[in-house]
Amino acid sequence: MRKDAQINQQKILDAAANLFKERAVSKVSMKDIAQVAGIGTGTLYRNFPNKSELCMALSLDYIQQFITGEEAQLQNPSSSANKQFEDFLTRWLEFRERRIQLLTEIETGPSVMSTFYHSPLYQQLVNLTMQALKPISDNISKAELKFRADMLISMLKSDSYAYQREQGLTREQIAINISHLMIKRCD
Amino acid sequence: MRKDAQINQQKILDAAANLFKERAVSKVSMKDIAQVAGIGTGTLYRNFPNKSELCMALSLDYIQQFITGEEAQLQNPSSSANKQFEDFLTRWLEFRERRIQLLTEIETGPSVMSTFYHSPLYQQLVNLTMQALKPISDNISKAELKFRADMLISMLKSDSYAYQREQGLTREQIAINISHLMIKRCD
DNA sequence: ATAATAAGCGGAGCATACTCCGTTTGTCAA
DNA sequence: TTGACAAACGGAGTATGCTCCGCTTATTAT
Repeated sequence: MRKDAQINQQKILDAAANLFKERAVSKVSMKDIAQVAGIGTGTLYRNFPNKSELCMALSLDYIQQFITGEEAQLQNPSSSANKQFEDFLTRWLEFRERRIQLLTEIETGPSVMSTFYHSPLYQQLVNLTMQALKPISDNISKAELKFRADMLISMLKSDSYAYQREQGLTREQIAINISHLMIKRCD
Repeated sequence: MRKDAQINQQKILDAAANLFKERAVSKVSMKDIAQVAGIGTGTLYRNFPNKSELCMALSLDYIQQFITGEEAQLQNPSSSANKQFEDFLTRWLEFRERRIQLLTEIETGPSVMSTFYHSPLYQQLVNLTMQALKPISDNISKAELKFRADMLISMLKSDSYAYQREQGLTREQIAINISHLMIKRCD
């Protein structure tokens, strides 16, 4: 990679980060970002094929950090499996609320499939979620565990979550309801 | 409503339906529709504030029909609760696959909240789903039942479902996995 | 029938995502 | 150092969703 290209990539990330601090992600256009970065739109798009990918790049560190932290937590369980899972959920929802604008862009952009589902990060997220689900899901195959991880992630995607919040549920209530649903339960 | 306005609305619906038969929904622009309908874009947008709403209008009958049919089925159960639920799921997925392009436009458009979640149709769909879930969900509050209906709908939304299919799961496998997850289960 | 009026029309125009391609520049072999 | 060239640049251009507003027309009261 040429040196100037590397510098431009950083300029883009900086410009985007600054603009996203100033106003809502949805209110920042790609042209705005190029302008503030002091580059042409062509250069912007060569570095990041669309807004979602740019947001993904900006979220990478945060998400990696979250995953690393949670993996540590799950390694040495400090409470019951159920409590452990509920806490995991709560922290995941907390994390998401903090970065909701970037995540919404990623999850609702026209390129969800490639940007979100096909990213290595999604795989990591699924792996983490599987680890969190395993202790509360006896006797299910790996394939089914993966399926449930996918479903859990899907349930908490921005649109669905926003709707639940709008309906009046708090983060905690949502975490509890999800727990009830996912935890192996006998009447 | 003025008579010419009513005629135009029909012209729009016809034009859209025809174009959507010719090529993919995503490959048809609002301008195309206006042109084929023989009206201005302003008129088009006065009738349908965005592409998602137009797709919703085109789906209304189909969905209504599905709901009505399922309500009948659920009224006189012909098999075990579990089987009943799995069959409901299968039919829902079948229905969705048949209309997937319209549904994708509705569920992934920028106006999901108003077009999808806040539509009376979503309420009906939730009610139906609650009816389907009730026999397999002992002892849960109405609020929690509604929550689970929301989650079920969310899990099967176009992005999430497309991903599962892409992963190699068949419609039947997905229905089974979902059933396992939703049906009250004891080890 | 006619005039007044509100309901509706249409398309120019705007914003934004994204592409294309002629020009420039960093890199590296000689 | 310099020449050659791939890599990268940048911005004009395109496509599309959507708005705005001056003009037209159906309706209705007289």
